[in-house]
Amino acid sequence: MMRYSAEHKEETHERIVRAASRRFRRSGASVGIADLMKALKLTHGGFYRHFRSKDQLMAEALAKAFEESRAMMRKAIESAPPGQEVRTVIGGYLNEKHCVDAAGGCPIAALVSEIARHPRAVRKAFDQALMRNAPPLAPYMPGATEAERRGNVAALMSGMAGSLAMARAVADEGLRTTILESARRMFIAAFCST
Amino acid sequence: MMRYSAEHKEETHERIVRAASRRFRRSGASVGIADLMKALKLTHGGFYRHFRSKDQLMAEALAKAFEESRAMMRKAIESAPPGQEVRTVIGGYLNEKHCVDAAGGCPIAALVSEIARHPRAVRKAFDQALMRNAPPLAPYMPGATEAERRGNVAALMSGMAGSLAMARAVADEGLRTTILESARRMFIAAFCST
DNA sequence: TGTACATCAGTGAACGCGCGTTCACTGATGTAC
DNA sequence: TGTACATCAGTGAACGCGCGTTCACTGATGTAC
Repeated sequence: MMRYSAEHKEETHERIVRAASRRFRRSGASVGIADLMKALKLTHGGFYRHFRSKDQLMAEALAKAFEESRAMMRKAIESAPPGQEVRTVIGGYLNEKHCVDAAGGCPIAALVSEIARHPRAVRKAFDQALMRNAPPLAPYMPGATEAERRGNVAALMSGMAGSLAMARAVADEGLRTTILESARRMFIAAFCST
Repeated sequence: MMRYSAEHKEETHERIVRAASRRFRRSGASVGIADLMKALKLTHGGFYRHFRSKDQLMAEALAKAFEESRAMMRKAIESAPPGQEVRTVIGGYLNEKHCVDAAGGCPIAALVSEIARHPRAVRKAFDQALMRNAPPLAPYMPGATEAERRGNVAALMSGMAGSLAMARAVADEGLRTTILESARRMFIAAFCST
């Protein structure tokens, strides 16, 4: 049997969460624990040394995915030419690449419609995502008050997620493109003062 | 055993589709066939006299749900004061009542993010929904060309669905309201020339 | 008009499968003495 | 320094359950004659 260093457990925990985070976004809650563990060269029995239940893993995996997602948004904002912050965020979200890569993309787009049927502990990750994504983006949004600007962030994020998810849902390639382009145009018109 | 009239089979088929249409929207694809049939006072074995598979039922149930949904949109348009058509559709969609009633509401909001993982035959219902919802609403949308107006319908529908699904996903009541209100305000600003 | 028969919607047991979770076990580790 | 022991990440078999689907059967029907 292999040797376990002091940080070994922590590392394994992290590896499980990271893999789960991608798999949940790709396949939804139907991801199997045995499959997941096998992909990490582990057996399913050991899973419960790390998590109380599948739901706990899902909560942690979502939190991790939202962190990543937020980091990407921050990077987009920082890399944007001054005055083009919101436009850059929209362009970075509503595009073919993000559309194809559900596993590495926004957890909202990947899971919105099914998350409502999960326990509160899992759903709270979505509340937190909205609360934490608001501060970095709000300063660049239109709106007279901070509350209004944060509301606009919520409308933008949930709306874009819906359009991206819809683009992934349709069977026709042309329709997919139309949705992405139309949504991109609409959100830019709505939130980017020329 | 009960008597079967000539139209009896057709009626049963219809009842199954109707019940499934509500259940899929409430609970997603995890709806069980035995449960569904039991709710209709039938046994699960008989299911396969009506459908080749669960996926076929899902396709039919989605088509039915989209029909209903489209009828509601048509009614909203007809009942609207002239010039207020789009505003009325938005208000009829993004509200607390629709948020609570997933089973009787828009199939896109109920299923967007998970439908991408279903077979093509099921996903086609989403393509059709967009194609068929465009004509009645497009005349009232902004846009220089018909293609542009239809693109705007796609952006509106997918965006609103995302916001409604997000409102259902979050655990906090106040956040739910914020999302609905902000999204409503945004879509009205984007598509309703005062 | 009456009788034998094919049809077929619906029944309920059974099958095969995958899943989340549990549990007795293994064996390398750090620690107590 | 050396030895006995508790710990605990990981193993792999097992459990219980629910699910989609199949199948032999039932019995009221319409039809053939």
